[in-house]
Amino acid sequence: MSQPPDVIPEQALQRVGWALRRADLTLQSAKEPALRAVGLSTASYSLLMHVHVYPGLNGAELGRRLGVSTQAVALLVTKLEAGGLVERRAHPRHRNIQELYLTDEGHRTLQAAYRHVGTIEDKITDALGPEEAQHLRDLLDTVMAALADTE
Amino acid sequence: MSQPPDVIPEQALQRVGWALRRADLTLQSAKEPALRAVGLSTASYSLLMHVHVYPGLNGAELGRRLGVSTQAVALLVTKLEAGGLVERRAHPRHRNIQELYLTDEGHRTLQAAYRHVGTIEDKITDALGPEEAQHLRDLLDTVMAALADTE
DNA sequence: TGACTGGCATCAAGTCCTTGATATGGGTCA
DNA sequence: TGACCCATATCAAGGACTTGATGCCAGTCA
Repeated sequence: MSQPPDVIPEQALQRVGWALRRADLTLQSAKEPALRAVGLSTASYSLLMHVHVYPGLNGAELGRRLGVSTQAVALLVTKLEAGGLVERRAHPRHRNIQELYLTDEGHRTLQAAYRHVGTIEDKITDALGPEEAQHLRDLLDTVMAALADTE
Repeated sequence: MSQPPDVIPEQALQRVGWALRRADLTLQSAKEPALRAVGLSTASYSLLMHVHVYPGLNGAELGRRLGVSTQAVALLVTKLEAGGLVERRAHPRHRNIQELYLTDEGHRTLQAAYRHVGTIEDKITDALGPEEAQHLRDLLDTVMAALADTE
């Protein structure tokens, strides 16, 4: 039996997808110690930021935006609620749904975290310059649009 | 006590780092069902691809490249070895170090996976065009270089 | 009105990965 | 040669997340 020809190109690991993966991994690693300093995990930080920007978000929608399951969100929210950073409120009409809000303490913690993590974002935009930073966002949007067609 | 001014800009979630995160999440989600079809997790696929491109890699170095701990690699390798996809060989001089290689079966599985996942990569490069795809890689390299200065 | 459908939340069990600690072997330097 | 240091690999325990199953509630349709 002869071996089939190798369909994997030499530069497989240099393709866009892997560059994207490496860049995101590097970014997450860079953020991690800054967040640890204020007592947050990267997951908690993402959750707080999303609730800050979209107050009243429910757990299921939050899970979709963060790329994790509803259950994972619920576990995290329970911890953050115990720590006094977020608050669950009943949806005015759908009693079964909970809306999430930041407490004052949660707001302060998020701001402290942003002061640290924001400097990392600044490093990126400084290195790119405003035009290229915008260009990068556009390119990433194009990538996401291309992947959305997959469904 | 007066509330401190909000230092978090409105567009916090539109910054480059979050765009990067969302794009990578979307990509991983898109790859996942394709890999499941050939019985691989995204972690396994990444590992196989790296061992294919860099034959003889050891576990610790692999962990650094994948962004996971050495132990996680060891657990995964044990499973892949039991499945007959990878092979541990003793380093010729350092008896304590193991070099990793793909078996023929591992090579076949990786090729099957690449046939599925490669089409997703193609979607991206088709949507961008060759120049913009290269540009995106360059921009991501710039981002990683900027983050490397952090240390 | 009552049955059906769909989305949200929670409980339970299992998987994957992490941190911490330990053993082993090679390289360096006195 | 021997002591020290560093890197790899493994064992153990804990944490975070996943899938699967269940309950609950609002909206829809006959």
